[in-house]
Amino acid sequence: MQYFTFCYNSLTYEQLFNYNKAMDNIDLETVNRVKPKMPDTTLLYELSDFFKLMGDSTRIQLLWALEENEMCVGELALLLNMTKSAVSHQLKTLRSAKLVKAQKRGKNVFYALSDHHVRTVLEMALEHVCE
Amino acid sequence: MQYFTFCYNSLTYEQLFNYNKAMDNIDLETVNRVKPKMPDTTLLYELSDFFKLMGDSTRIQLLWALEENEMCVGELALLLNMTKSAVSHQLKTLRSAKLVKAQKRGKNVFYALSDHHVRTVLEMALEHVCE
DNA sequence: TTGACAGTTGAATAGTTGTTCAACTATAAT
DNA sequence: ATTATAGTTGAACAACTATTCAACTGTCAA
Repeated sequence: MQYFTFCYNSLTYEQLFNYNKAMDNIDLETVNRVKPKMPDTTLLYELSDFFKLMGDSTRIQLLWALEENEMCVGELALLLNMTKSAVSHQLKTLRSAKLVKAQKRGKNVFYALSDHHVRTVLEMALEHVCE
Repeated sequence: MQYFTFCYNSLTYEQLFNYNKAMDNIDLETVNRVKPKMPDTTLLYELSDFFKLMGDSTRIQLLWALEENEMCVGELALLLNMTKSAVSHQLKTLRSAKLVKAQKRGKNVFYALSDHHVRTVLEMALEHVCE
C-alpha cells in the first residue's frame, strides 16, 4: 500500500510559517504569549557559542587545570597527556573567546584564566550532572 | 634553509608522556599538584556531553520555550519556524538526555521540562555572556 | 473505513570540528 | 653562530552533527 503525504520540500520560510500556523490542534494563544519572551538571535548565538566552547573535554580540562594554577603549554600537554600542538590549538580557541589569557616569559608562554565566571558555570553544570 | 624538527608521529601514549615529561622548562611540582585535582574520565565526559547538548541554538530555544509552557511539537515548530521533523529530532535528543519529558494526549505529543536545573544553568551562562 | 492530521524515524547530505602532521618562528644556551 | 627547546600555524583527515527528505505509525473525524 502506498501513502501520499505532504512534503515540505523547498518551502520558503513564510510558506513553512503559514503551514505550521494552519494546523488544527495548535493553541495559537500560547505560541503568541511565548514568542516575545524568546531570546533574540544575537543572544541566542552568544549562548550556544559559549556552551559549544565548554562542550569539549579537552577544553574543560584546560580550564579546570588553569583554575588551579597558571601553566605553560608544555605543562598542560604533560598534564593532559596530549601533544603541544593539540593543546596550543585549543588554547587559541579559548583565548579568542577571552576565557584565557597568554603571557610570554622567556621560552614559555603561560596561560591563565581571564574570567572567573567560568568556575561558577562549571560548578552549576557539575551540580546538574551529579544529579 | 631546511629544519629538522621532532615529530610525534605514531608515538604511544607512554612515549608521548615521557617526551613531555623530559622537557627542560617544566615545573613538575605544579603538574603533580594539579593532577590529582583533575576530574575523572566519567565526570569529564558527563560534563562535556551536557555542554554539548546546550551548545545548539535550536535546543536552547526549545528549552527556553518549554520553560514558559509545555507545548506540542506543532506549536514548537510554529514558534521556532522549523519543520516538525527537525523539532522532533531535537526533542528526541533532549529527551534521551532526560532534560524534557513527553506525554501523548490524543493526536498530540506534549513536551515539558523534566529538570528545572536547566533554568539555573541557562541563567548562569546568560550572566557570563552578558558580560 | 477512509482520509486528514500529528508526530516519528532512518538515511542522506552538508557543514562543522578536533587532532595530526610538517613546517615554521622565537628564545635560550653552548 | 649554531643548536636545541617551546610554542604556533595551516592544511588535511576523520569523526560527528543538524537538517532535510520521504516514508512511515497512530489517532481522530466524517
